[in-house]
Amino acid sequence: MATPLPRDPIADARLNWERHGWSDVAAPMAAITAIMRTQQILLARIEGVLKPFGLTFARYELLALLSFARSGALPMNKASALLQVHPTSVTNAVDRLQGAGLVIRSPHPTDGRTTLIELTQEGRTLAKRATAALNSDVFAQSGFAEQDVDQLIRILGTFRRNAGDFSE
Amino acid sequence: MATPLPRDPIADARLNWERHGWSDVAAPMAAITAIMRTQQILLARIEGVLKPFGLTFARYELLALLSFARSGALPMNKASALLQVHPTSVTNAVDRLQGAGLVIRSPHPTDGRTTLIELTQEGRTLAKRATAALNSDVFAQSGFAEQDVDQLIRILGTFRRNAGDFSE
DNA sequence: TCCAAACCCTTGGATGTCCTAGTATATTGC
DNA sequence: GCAATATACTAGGACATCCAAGGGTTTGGA
Repeated sequence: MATPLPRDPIADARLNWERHGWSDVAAPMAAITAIMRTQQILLARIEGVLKPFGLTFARYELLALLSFARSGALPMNKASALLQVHPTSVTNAVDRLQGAGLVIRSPHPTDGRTTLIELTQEGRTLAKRATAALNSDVFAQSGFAEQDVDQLIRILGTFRRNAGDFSE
Repeated sequence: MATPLPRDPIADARLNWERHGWSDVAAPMAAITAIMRTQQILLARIEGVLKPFGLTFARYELLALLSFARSGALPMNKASALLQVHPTSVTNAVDRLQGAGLVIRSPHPTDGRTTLIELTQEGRTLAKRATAALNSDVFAQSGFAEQDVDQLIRILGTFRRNAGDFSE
């Protein structure tokens, strides 16, 4: 992985698709494969930046979400919905964040089924610092041209809406 | 996740970024987050299609790669490089594919360090069937407009080249 | 020639994701 | 009011990914 390949493996896959008579779906196949690979690259960068803070991307996302909540607290099911991950993934993340003293679980005042996740002061501070690091080391150097960023937001926004992520 | 959210959570995150004075990186943040979420949606679709074949995406990718190799066999390190995943991930995938009788390990004829992965007849057949299913159920209904597919291929291709995936 | 460095693969451990199932609490409908 | 249904969270298991470390094989320079 250290050394670049001589040829683009996804472009090669597309050629293979075309050679096998699947030309009609070769382009979407290439686009989807490229999304998978790009996600992998971005995730690695993000995790690299977060590692010194003792955070993973999953835990960071939860911290960031809480830091934007007016009260600094959210029900777990709400977090699961907003982060669009499985409830058990939230349970897992909260377990670890709580172990690190960054959040605490507290009972919901009126609904006995619900558990609230609340930022500790330490968690709030760490979220701020981690966000600053991501902003400067990842987002400010995304490697996408400005126009392309807009294109991505538009294209993927439409896709996500069609996939049922949101109705708006 | 079953019910669409009333608002786009990524657009909301972008607003939060702007409100906190990080307007300069709000757009790339949104684009990157959208890529992460889109990958998640696509992966779920793909795995759903592959499940009846007893395959995961990781295993399918390896099978497909082998099916396009002229000899039907590849060294493990070559597969690792082309799929751009860690060597241990290939070991893991090969273990399971071999257990299912879809590939076999064989020693490299001249290099004692290297192990070749080879498709069995059964593996070749399954790869064909799985590809046909992905073509019709995922790639042919990607949900991306044709123009957008081209945009994605272009934008992400540039990104991957800059990230060091290939030199071409 | 021969040993150190480089390379290849595997094992073991840490994380994250999802699914299924189980327990507890709310809500709904009769 | 109470049973049936729905909702919320957690426990356990299957997979995948990466990293670190270890053992075997090659290669290359002294």
